[in-house]
Amino acid sequence: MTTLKDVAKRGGVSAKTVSRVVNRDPMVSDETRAAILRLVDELGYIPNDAARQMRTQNSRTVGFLTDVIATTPYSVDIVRGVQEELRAEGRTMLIANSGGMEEHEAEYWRMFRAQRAAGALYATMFHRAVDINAVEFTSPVVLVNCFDRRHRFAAVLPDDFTGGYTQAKHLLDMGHRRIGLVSVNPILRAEGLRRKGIDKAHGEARLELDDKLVRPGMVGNIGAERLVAYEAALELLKGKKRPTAIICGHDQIALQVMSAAAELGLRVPDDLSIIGYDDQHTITEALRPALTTVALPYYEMGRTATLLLNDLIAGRETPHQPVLVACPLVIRQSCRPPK
Amino acid sequence: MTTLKDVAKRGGVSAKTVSRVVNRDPMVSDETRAAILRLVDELGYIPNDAARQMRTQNSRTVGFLTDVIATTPYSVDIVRGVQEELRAEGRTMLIANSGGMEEHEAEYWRMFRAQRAAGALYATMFHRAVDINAVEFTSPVVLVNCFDRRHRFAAVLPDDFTGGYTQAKHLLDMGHRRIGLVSVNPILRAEGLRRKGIDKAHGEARLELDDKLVRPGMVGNIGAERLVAYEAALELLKGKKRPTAIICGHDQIALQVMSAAAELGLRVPDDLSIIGYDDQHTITEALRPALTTVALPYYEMGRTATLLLNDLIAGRETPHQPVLVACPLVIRQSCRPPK
DNA sequence: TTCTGCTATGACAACGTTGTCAGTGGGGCT
DNA sequence: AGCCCCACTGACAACGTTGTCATAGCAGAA
Repeated sequence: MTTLKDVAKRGGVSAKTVSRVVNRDPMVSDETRAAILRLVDELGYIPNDAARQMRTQNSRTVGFLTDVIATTPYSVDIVRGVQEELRAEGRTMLIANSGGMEEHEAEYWRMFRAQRAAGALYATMFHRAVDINAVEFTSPVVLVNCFDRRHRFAAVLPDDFTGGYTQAKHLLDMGHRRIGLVSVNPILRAEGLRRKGIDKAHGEARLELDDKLVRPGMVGNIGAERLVAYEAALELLKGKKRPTAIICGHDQIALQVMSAAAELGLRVPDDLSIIGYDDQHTITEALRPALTTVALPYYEMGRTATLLLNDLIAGRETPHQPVLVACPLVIRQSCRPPK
Repeated sequence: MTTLKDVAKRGGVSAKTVSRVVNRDPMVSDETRAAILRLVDELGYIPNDAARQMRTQNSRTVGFLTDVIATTPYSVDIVRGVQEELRAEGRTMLIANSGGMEEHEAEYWRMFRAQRAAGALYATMFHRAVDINAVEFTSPVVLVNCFDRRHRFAAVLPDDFTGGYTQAKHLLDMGHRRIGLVSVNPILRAEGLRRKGIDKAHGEARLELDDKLVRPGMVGNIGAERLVAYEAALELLKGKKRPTAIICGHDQIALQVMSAAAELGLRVPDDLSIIGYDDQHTITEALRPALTTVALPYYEMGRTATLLLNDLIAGRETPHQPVLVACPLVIRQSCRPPK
């Protein structure tokens, strides 16, 4: 592999001069620069990051550790967002997936440390509390989609409260007065937050969400969740005073609710309006009628978290509170005013 | 950050001895080893990979470059598979996503080279031909889900031919005689391969696929695809001699076909059997009836590709032909014998 | 002319690790 | 006793890069 010295020798200059050219130091005459650049190109010289890192004692790589994020398809958009911002800063991303296993997690923190990563991101599949055990890791860490119980780390979170509010308001504004809720897993923080938002929207319309029309659409502990939205929706829709609209905890739940409606011969959106959450395109855009939903802005969250991490690495001032990212409404065909 | 020398000084030994302990060199007395290990733990010493890499001239990192893989949710399972095998070998993964843009791709190959990655994987969203332009990169490369027109690189591919055969055979074995096909994008290699498999299964049953029952479910160039399966399915199902079963190019297409069936008042699987491809859990497991499908073994492909890469890096013998990974049938509730 | 100040360049060391080779000391053999 | 062998340890250099400092050359000022 070509080194600085190889280029220097061929160019009849010192290694330092080549280094200057490569690092755009202006203290080089134009002729020398041109000659060296030509040689760099000709020999295909690419600086060795390891050597650079050793000498300068600072690394351009950032670690990205996730729990089981790979299994929740659209959250990979976080990765895209992260990447976008890292590229802008010329950083490289070291990625690792713990599969939720503590021992792997420790191993990866160690790896990041061995690589002397300048910082790290820790992202989870669902919005929840975590206990980060990164004793081995001393660079800045930003949490994505989760928060630290002890507030030791910066965090970027979706604004679930406003998201829930948005779902309910969209339906209430259309004139729905009897709305059902098939929620996300009650063990998730998102559940409580969204419910508060839904309640607020109802309050503003001088209504109240009927608790008989509320069911969890997913139950079970992290890693052992079960979808039960189909059965929940059947119950809600078979009741005598069935809702004219159903708010869903996520798009998969909406898919099940739609299946249940089909099973009962109800047409969407004519007989029943359905609104999802997440905006998982594989579902929302493929489904007919296409699903109206509130988007979980994974891409934005990835970007925001990375900007925050950049600030922390650079030692700039950062907010002390978790940063909330808005969840915008995406209107498609699954909602309309009640008959 | 603690270094070898720090540990050595505290332990009253030379740096080399600490190095030996850390690298499990047996040429160290048991007492020394124990003492040093205690110190390593106490000081939280973690060897600097950059320095190691410089000294030993070999890197434990592997690059992973993808096109737009992040947007096709389940293909992230490739990442999981890759990671699993890399972890077993103690390697680290450097990840990058080109978004399909050539200029970014070149940049990332350069980054991998700057990191002196021991090898790289290149994965695409769809099974297709690619032109890899990695002049800058000289370590081994393995392609995943794509193949090189000029056969310069090893590749791991899904066995689409057998997958198509499996889909058709499952329906034919149940007694279906009139089968429709809403296929993947015809520009993909998968399309032709699967069709051949479907035809073979029909041949074995002394039948022929009726071309009037064949429609693409997705059209448009890479990056600008459009789902048209809903409309295609409506056409097929409105025809006078409608099929009793439909083979779908992927699960999203199946979702649209199911929506079309619901629209026409047909019940699945009673009036119509539907079989998908990919096994995207968000769809296949959430849908009611749950979708029978043929799994695209992304996880397996990731693992296989990484094993292949390990072999290449180690200079071991590897197959000259692309390695095919089987696509297993996953039976759920969307297929049954015709009435 | 000599000195000052500036531009352009190079010599050298150091980052943290490990391969090479050269000890050092103790036990067993003749 | 004298020798060798072996287990263990350490000194030193080198990997490729860049920060520090020194120096050479030249233009302009005194």
